Amino acid sequence: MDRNLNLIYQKLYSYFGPQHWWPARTPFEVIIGAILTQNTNWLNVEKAIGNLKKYKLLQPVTLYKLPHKRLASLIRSAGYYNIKAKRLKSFLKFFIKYYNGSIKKMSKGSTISLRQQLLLVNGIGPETADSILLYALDKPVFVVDAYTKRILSRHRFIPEGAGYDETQNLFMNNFSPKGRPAGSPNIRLFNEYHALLVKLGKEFCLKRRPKCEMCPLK
DNA sequence: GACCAGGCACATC
DNA sequence: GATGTGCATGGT
Repeated sequence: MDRNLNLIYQKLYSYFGPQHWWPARTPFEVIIGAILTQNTNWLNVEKAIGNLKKYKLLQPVTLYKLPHKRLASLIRSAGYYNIKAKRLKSFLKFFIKYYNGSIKKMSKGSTISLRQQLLLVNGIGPETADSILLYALDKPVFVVDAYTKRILSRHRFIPEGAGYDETQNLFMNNFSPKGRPAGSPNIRLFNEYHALLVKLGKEFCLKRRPKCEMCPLK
C-alpha cells in the first residue's frame, strides 16, 4: 500500500515539479487564506486578501478591531462573506487571547494540543486546522481536502465517502518518505504532496468531466 | 444558465 | 452517527 502512495508522489512530482506552497507571503497570511478558501476558488480568495493588504489591515489586532460590515465587504469576493468575517474574528480572538497574536509563540505548542485548540475555534474544522498546522506553523500533519478524497477514492485507495481521519491516517501511517520508516513525520513531503494533489485535482481529476486519458497517473 | 470551487456549523432524524 | 441544508462570489 505505502509503495503505491510513494509511487503516486513520485509521478506527481516528476510531472508537475515543486509547487512552493502555501501561496502566501507570511504565516499569518496563510491562516487568513486557509479560512477564506473554505469551499471557494483560490482566485476569489486572492482578491479578498489583496483588499486587506491594500488598506494595510493584514495584522491580527487591526483585523480583529475592524467592524463586521467593513471586514465583510472587503472579503466579499471570497463568498460566504458574512460567515467568513465571523470565522476570521473567532480565530483572531483566540489567536490574540492565547498567543498575543504571535505566530512564533503559537508555534511552540505541540501539534496535538494545537490541533485540539484550533478545532474548538468556531469556523475551523479538520482541514483548516491541518492547513494552519502544516503551512503556517510547520507541524507534520497531512492535509486532506476534497481533491485528496476524490483522487484516492477514484484510485481505490479509500472507499467513496471515506471520512477525514480515515483518509489522513492512510498517509500519516503508511506513507514512507525515502530512507525513513513508515509513519515518520516529514513536513516538507506532506507540504509538497498535498499541493501536488490539489494541482492534479484542478487540472485532471475534475468532478464532472475528469481528463483521465491525459492524467499523469495513468 | 448550470455547475463548481483547497468547508463548516447546525438542525433534524 | 448519518444525512441535509445554508452560506455567496466569480470563473468556465
